[in-house]
Amino acid sequence: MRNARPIRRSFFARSVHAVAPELIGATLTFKGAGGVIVEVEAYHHTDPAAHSFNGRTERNAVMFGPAGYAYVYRSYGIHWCVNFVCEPEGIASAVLIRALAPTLGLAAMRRRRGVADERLLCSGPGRLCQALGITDAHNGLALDKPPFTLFARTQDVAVAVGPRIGITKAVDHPWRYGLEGSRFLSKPFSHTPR
DNA sequence: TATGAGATCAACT
DNA sequence: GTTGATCTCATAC
Repeated sequence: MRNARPIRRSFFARSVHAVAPELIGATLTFKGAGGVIVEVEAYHHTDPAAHSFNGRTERNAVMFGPAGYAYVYRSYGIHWCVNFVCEPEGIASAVLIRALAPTLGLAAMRRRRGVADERLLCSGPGRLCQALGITDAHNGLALDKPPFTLFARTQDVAVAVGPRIGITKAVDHPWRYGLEGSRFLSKPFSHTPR
């Protein structure tokens, strides 16, 4: 990637609603596998859909810590999902990473996922964690140190916005962000009529 | 293309 | 005992 600039932890110590759209187009790798972030969702602690909404628990403790760390939780008893903690420490907000366009370590990701189709490797929060090998063992790790690498996008991108997926509370908040037109979204964004 | 069930478990009521 | 920031496979249209 050309002129890629590493993302530092301070990048995340701001509003989730500012951080989330800026992550679209950034490059995430983990132990030599990864790709370009094409879909994220923002979860603020005042948001009933956020895990931190009802206060601190053992599971969500990392969300209450400083920004720039990974919060990994088990979803539906089966999958792992990874979030990036944002805001000043104690606010307990995070960005869910929902999809990547695979660029690095394709063979390893195919092996872990058990599928060959590039579009099925990282197009969903559970899928991308399986592809990268992220589990609860990585809960609480810093995002600016190995095994994570994060690079800011190197050019402007068109960011699509829409309601979040798979939740039953606060369903109307337009806090899902995606790379306009990407083939690797977990679901397409509906376009506003012209 | 669309809808539904099963997998599987921690948090919560 | 129920629910959920999911995914896959089967069956129906």
